Amino acid sequence: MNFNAITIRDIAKELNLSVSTVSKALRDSYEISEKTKKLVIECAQRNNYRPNPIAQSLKQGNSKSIGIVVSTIENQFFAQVINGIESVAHKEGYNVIITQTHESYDLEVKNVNHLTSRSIDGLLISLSTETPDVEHLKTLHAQGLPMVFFDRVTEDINTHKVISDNYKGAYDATKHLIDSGFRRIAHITSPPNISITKERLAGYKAALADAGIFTPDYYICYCPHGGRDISEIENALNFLLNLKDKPDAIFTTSDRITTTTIFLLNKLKVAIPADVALVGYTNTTLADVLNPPLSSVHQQGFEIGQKATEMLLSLIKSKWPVTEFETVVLPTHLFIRESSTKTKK
Amino acid sequence: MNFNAITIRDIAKELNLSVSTVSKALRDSYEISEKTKKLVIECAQRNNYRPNPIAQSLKQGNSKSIGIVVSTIENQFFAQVINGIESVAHKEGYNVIITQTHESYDLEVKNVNHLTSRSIDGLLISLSTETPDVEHLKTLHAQGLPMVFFDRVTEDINTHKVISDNYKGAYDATKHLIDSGFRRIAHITSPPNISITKERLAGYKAALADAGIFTPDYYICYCPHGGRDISEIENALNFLLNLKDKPDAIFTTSDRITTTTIFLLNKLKVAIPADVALVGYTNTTLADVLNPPLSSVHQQGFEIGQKATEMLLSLIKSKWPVTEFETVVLPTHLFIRESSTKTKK
DNA sequence: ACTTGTTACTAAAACGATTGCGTAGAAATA
DNA sequence: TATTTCTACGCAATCGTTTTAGTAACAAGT
Repeated sequence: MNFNAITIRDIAKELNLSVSTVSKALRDSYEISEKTKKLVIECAQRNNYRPNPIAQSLKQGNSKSIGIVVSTIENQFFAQVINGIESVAHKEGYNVIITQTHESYDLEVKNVNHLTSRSIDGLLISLSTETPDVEHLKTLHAQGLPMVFFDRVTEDINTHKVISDNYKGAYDATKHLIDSGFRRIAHITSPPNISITKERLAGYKAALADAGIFTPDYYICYCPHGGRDISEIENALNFLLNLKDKPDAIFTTSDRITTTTIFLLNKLKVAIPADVALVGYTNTTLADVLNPPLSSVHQQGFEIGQKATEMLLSLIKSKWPVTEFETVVLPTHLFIRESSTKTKK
Repeated sequence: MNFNAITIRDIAKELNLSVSTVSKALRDSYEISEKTKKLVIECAQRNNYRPNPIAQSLKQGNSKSIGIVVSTIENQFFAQVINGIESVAHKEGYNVIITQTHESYDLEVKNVNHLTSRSIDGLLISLSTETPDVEHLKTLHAQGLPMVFFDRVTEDINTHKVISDNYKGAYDATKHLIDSGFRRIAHITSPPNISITKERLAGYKAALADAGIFTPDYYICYCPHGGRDISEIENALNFLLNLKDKPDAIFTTSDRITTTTIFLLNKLKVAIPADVALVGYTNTTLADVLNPPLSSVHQQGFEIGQKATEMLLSLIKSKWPVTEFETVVLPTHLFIRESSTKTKK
């Protein structure tokens, strides 16, 4: 099947012109007379000619496409980030290739290799929860592949980064729970190796410390796969709910963990917020309609995507090796709904 | 920035071999001695050589990538379809380029043009709600671009298609409402021009007819943009709830319409199902956790994506023009939850 | 000694578009 | 008329890889 067979050569043959004349005519070169240009353009349109982008890429040395690596697009946060990325990329004539790691390190490596072997001009990446190191990216970075990290970033590679103010988001959420009268506030979170976990954990701890509330370490539960498997959260909840100093509130990170927590609490007939209050990081548009309406820390997903893409494009377009890098931090917003409202028992 | 500069020519120079020898050695050709192969491979690895995929594409005449057009990946149904697509595509060495129409016809045309001008080997497309005709696809189809439709299909182009059993899904949902004792069953749906609307509408009507229930036409509300804007559903609900023969149940199609309906009914303090029962098409994983838990028609999104991709790849790989086309219909599943359970008032 | 075969390689032509350089012919200038 | 300057186009190289069509060098068969 050879789709789109018509080439610049076919036009040249049809009009008895040289290939270069046709090319130049189509690119509106001053070297070509108006008459010939008109002739060529008319012929091109009539034959529905489209320049072969692969040939153009080969000649020009770029592919006009950027690669994206996220954990999963089923997560609304990433879907929103991707929308932001596309909005900027398309405007600049770049298209995007989206890949998903499903939190797996292996898949992350495979996707990155696949993307680079498909020739991308730059990479936007949010690390997988299972990623232990970034050696697979360091080589590429050293070779000069422009990359920008967002959401889950690494300190081991010096480049542009875009993140939410995870510390403050967690601080605000925890403080809100404290202000609402909760004292035994547990935390279910992603693995401790990824950046968002550390930052949010720090915010959580700081809010508790600032309020002078002592919280035992076992109130902090890590989900090895970031909540990919329901059992991770089941285990955490079973543990927490069976403590003799059972928490009266839970602060969760990540969409998946948050929504699974509310699902499981409902299933276990644990009343929210009467038995346990809940505040979680999530970008789902359904927070209002959940049972109960979910208090949530919302991130500016779309804007994160936009900013990261702008930075990536600036790297791609830069004629000089860039050495000054920036980490942009976007604010989060706490939406208070019923799941964290203190009720009289 | 020239990333990944080392080419087959550099290796040839370094080893004092010809370019073709190096190429053949790397491709493990029988024409090259083991000694030379070893030499070349060692040199390639040492220099971290990667074949330039653009040059390969140009030579081989394919890009090993397929284009996807959906309305929005924020819709979990499409996210799941895409996961299915990727699972098959990546296994076969293809990567995917995802584009979104946000239900706009203009964007659909732009995306399709963009994809084809980026050289894709095939196209997977679910039509936008606003798409009035498929002229923009007919040309491409005529030129031989392999394409497979899924979800929202057209009769005007003869190719493979993969859809859910929309008729039966709607029939089952409506029948369930009837069986639960509801009689005045309204329908909020997408614009009448797209296939899923027609099919689901037919199922809805058939179930009512089979039960001998007369339903006025004004019980059927169309959302011009498939529920993209909240006002579309607000208008529909305002209209329905102010009727003197106000419906006692609503059947909604599409994720967006369904979740927005439950949001608005909650906001309007209309009790579900006491005042109005609700069954909707949705693939959200949160149906269980909504307030109230949402009865829903669930589609096999992942499987739709898989099947569509298998069919597309068979078209791409076919040496002969394919003339026999197939429409695969996958079953839907009705999950009964509280939103459609008859309660005593 | 002469054909025939095999091995292990190279030269060159693709793929399609772009571009620097060259040039025929016309027009302008000396 | 001779020379220079334009105009409008063509030639050929280029991007990096693959592939076809060779071809030396040597061995084996007749």
